[in-house]
Amino acid sequence: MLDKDFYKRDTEVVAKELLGNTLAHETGDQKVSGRIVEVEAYYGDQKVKDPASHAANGKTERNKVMYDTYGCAYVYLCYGIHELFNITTNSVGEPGAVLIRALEPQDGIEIMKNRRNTQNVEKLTSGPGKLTRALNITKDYNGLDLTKGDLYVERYKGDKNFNIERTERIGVSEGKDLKLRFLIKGNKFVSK
DNA sequence: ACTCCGATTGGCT
DNA sequence: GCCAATCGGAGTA
Repeated sequence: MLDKDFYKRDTEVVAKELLGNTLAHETGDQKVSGRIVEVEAYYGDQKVKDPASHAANGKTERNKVMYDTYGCAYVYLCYGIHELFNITTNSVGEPGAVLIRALEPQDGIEIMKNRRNTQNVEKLTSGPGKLTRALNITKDYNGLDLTKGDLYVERYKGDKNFNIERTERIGVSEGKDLKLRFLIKGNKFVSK
């Protein structure tokens, strides 16, 4: 399991180093997990200004976990339908989080197929809203410490040789794009 | 209190 | 490619 200090660093560094490691969720005797293959870094309104971040305009009830914690879950509802999962970064007072955008399924693939209601393994966790559903991560996990509970990141036990591709963050107004999306080049399980 | 709209997804034309 | 779904956060009054 990655330790607390891993997350207490610059958001972009944490984002890139999360790639290749495994996100796991254990419920009872079931373990469901996947290798992290796509992430996105979000800062805030402190040292690095990030207009696309939820923390772009100060601390609020929703984004406070980005300011107050590191190594914890930040889960919120998007489009009224999907729960998106982030891992908080940086020191206390310095907002930051890494959005987990896609996983390569590892353990509990049959469970994931049931939860996602599809047999297509390539589409099980190939998106931020899909993977929360597959791993059963809900808003109830918001603020929970990822180094203490049943939801955590562990070091990947396989091949660590891969190339990281950096792509433009979409959906952000012209010229304000921080371009902080990272993914494992050539991986079949990245989002669309 | 009221409006606008988003770190998305899946289904349909 | 287009678009509806569905809700609550944040800004405005």
